[in-house]
Amino acid sequence: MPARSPHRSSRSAASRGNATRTVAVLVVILTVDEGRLRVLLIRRSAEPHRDDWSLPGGLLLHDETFEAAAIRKLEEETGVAEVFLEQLYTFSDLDEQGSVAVAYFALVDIRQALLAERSDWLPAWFPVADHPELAFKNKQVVGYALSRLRSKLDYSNVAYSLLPEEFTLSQLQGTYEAILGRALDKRNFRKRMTSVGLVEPTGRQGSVARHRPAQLYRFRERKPVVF
Amino acid sequence: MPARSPHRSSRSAASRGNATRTVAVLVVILTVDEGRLRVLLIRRSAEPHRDDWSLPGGLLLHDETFEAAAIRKLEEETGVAEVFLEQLYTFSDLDEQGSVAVAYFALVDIRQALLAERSDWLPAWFPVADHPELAFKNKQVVGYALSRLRSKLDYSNVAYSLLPEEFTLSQLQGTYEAILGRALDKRNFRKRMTSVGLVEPTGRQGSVARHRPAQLYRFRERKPVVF
DNA sequence: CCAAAAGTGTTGGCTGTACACCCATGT
DNA sequence: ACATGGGTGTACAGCCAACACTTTTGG
Repeated sequence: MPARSPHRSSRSAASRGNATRTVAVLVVILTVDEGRLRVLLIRRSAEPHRDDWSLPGGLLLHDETFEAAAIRKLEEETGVAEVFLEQLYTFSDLDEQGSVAVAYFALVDIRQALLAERSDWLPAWFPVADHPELAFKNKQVVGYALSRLRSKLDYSNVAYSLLPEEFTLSQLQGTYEAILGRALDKRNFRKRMTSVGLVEPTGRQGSVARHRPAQLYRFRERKPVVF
Repeated sequence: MPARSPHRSSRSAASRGNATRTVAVLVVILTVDEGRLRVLLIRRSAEPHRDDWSLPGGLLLHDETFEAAAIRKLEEETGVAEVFLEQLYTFSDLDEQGSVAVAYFALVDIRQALLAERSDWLPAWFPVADHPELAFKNKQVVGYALSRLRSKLDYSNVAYSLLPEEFTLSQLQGTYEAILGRALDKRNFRKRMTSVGLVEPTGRQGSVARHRPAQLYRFRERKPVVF
């Protein structure tokens, strides 16, 4: 424990600059469709970056919290609510004006999402692995959401938000495979899902594919749970 | 795939409220000293919550990023830089004015931290498990930092920032125990640390305690790495 | 000589992974 | 009949947790 000399004094209040900024929210909305993980993008109709694709987002309303704004944006674009939504990261350098953007990510069931029908700012789903160039630094944000999702998949039930209430284990496995980008062993997958208590069988059977009827399962919890 | 009717239209720009807010940074600075995990608190000299303890923080300077502001605050309070620092969470409801606060957390080596010497706003270390009431919702923020730290401890090398460059395995174990709040088995701990390649022996020995000299180790990387 | 910390291996249980075949249904 | 997806068990390997004693040094 060296006894060093006293150092820097506290900064004076006089040196403060502009402590107010414009604040916005960004939402990375992900779904799984046709075996691929997809992200919702909109085409910008305003400058800057007019006609570029970008993540949905916008300024906060008066007195609105970030979470409320994220929920509002999600609802505006997809019509769904009550899905998995989590804060991702906060950026203060996405543009050159030092505006503040809080990114969220959300997982939606493609069957329940109805994209907003607008002529401008039209939203569309793109494969995460193969999407167009994005405005600002939105590509980083998508990448961040993807890595967060992949790591959560292992030890949580986030996938509940990507599927209908009842589903077959094959559908669930397909969802996992689309997110992880690799094939999984069927027997090991089923063993783990049931032994960890993530899902439980309903009584019912359903014929999802056009072949043999299959046992339907549901998530034990339809809100975020970690294991 | 039900064909539902078109829904909500895009929100008009006219309904936007104040999209500018005051923005601040909060830093949860943690250390391990005398076998306990401790957090740095300052006593507020200004309203609101005058004389209450709170986390260090403050408004952003002109054009400053959140990360830069967090580093600046950390340096003001402890005199250290180049430590582990990570964004934690962003709040828009800590006070009633809807101001935005981005919380960071940092890990510092108590031997290198020299607290700022001020008569007002004096900083002090408190055990995380037993600290005074805090202003605003700072207690939540500390709790969040703690859980993040605990989960990172397992699969990363964050502890590098809590120890000097060279240390004994017993010191390292003590650090882990302080953070996790429970005793660890010495043999298992050593096995894991070395087998995972987190630390490596230096040639040297040191006599940290007042007894038998011990092998000194160092972290292979002194920046964040995950395993 | 006593107190305090350093150092060192083995075992059992659990978990994750690899791997192949038959069955029911619809076309 | 055949194509498609549903459903099932075992064996091996690696990882983690439990567990106790000897050595060295300083006081």
